[in-house]
Amino acid sequence: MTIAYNERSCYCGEVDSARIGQTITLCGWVATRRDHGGMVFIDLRDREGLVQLKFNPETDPPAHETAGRLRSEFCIAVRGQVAARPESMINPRMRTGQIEVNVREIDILSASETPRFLVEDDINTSDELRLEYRFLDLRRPRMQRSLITRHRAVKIIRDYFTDHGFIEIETPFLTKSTPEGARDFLVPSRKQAGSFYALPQSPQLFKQLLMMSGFDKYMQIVRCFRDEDSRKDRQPEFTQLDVEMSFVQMPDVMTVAEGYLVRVWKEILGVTLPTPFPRMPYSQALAEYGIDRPDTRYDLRIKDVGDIARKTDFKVFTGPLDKGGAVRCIRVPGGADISQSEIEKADNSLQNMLKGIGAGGLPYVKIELADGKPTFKTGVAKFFSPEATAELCERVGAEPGDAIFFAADSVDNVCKFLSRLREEIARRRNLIPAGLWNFLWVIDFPLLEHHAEDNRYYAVHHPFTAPMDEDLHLLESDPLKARAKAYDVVVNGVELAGGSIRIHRADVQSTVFKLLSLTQEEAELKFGFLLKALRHGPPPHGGFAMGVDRLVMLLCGLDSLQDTFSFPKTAEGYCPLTLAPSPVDQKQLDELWIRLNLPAKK
RNA sequence: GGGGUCGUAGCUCAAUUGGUCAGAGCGCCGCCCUGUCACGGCGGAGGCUGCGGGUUCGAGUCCCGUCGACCUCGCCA
Repeated sequence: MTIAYNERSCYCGEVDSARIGQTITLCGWVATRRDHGGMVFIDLRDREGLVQLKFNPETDPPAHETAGRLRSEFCIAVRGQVAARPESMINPRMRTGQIEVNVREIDILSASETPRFLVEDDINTSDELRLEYRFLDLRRPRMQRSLITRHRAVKIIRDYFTDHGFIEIETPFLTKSTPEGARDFLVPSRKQAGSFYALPQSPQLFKQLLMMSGFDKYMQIVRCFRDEDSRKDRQPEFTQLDVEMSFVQMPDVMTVAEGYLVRVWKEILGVTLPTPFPRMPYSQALAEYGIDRPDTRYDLRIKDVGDIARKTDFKVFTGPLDKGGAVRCIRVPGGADISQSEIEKADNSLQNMLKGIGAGGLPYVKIELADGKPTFKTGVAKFFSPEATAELCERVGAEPGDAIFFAADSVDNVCKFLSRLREEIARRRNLIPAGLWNFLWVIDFPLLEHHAEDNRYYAVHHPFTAPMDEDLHLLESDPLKARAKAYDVVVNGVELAGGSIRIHRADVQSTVFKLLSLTQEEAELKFGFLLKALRHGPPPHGGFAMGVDRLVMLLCGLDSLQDTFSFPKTAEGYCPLTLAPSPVDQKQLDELWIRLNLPAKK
């Protein structure tokens, strides 16, 4: 008996009551079997879902006999009739739970070894094993949904940008080291002995060149490579939506980006995002949230209380202030019920978490009502005079029953500690409302930042980001005050996209290079081709890049970026499935003029 | 590169202070079972405790090294 599996009627997850009485052909994998000796039930899975197959020994003995040999993940084809389940047998937890398929014929298309883990959602197994058996991992409904959603989001990108007059143009993977900060992946050249290509960290310079080529509106869905350590939200190769436009100012680019996000949230989640997205200056983000990608779904905003702390005799406060640091705090409404254990004693206490990122400790007070007035109790309460107490309560809006947590250190560290604390407290106290999509633009970034280690300026965004026109004069007088024409899309505390208007004037570009301690010669060597193009009638231009992997992570509510990739790598950049990277033949090395110089084994 | 946690059956984990500690659940195999959907019942197989050294009468347990995973800092937009 051979079933024409190429004449499949529909996907398993699509069988519904409308097909009752029809004879259908299905293909899929055995998810579970329930063998009663007589009746056998099989849940058959494909990419669209599950359907229950029924094998009856009285009506179809050969099919029933075959069903007895089925095991998990066997690939089978069946023909049978769709039937309504008896009232009491309906499974409301199953999309196809109203019906079942009475199987008349079955073919085992292929057998399976016993899978190393159950192919179902919410499995508890190691990432490494999942990656080693990725083909099984990807059979899980959640992973199928993730990759299918990814496809849809990318399709919407192409539709949207095509609708808006953009042209998709590919740029090279074998290219020259780009100016972004990350380490390059290198590819040795066989024909140019001793020379190397770099895989692109982004097509940044190529898309600018395409503007100079007159393409006006460019987009590309492109793989980018950065040889840095992985994280939960970072892979060595990842995908960006890359966009660049000519003859535009910031609002034009931002409108285009918003338009896409509105469309994808509408089409995939059915959510209408209000536009324009709110704008928040970088300085405000840092002051109130301590981070340039603020999560505005919950309050817990940071308040500067340096002036009040100055009046105390608390060295933990006054010490950093004397050194030009800051004392800031967040008020946790109702936070007086947080136990001392959770604040400073337990292994996973807030204090230990902060010490883990370099904090000295976690000063705090709890507020009670005493003599009709809010009074500080516990923690560092004793350092506050009644006047300072009143002033602080006024400043942060504290009421009895609240807690206040402080950070006192350099400004950078205070921001780091309190932003992390904000996040942690919000999570622990369930202050993050579900179903909220807080999109916002962070704008008014500084153009440059200064690094003390080597006493020089670095570009906050990249060296081709244009300064605000009204800040141009600051490049000479006070470079750190100059703001950039740069903008980031932040969603619920996740940086989703970022971009800028680029420099299109050769003289401004020279000034910026000078500030970045790049000599004319170095600049020519590193990106002479861009400078050359800038001398041939460059249009004003700007654009943005969006992380497609992060986009899918948000759309699917995943907490790991890995789950948006078909075949991701471990934190060490290793692929347990293919065993890449791996050593190569001596012959291959010889052709590339490469001699290994490995560290001696101890 | 630094710090931390972990590595025991196919999977997830347990095993006082170093001393019958080679265990459980699930999975797997066999038999039984006609309505299950976490099916049920009975029985069974399955382990170089990541790897290599060391301490000890004795090591899953302690020490050193190594490999790998995860978290975290650095790095990374």
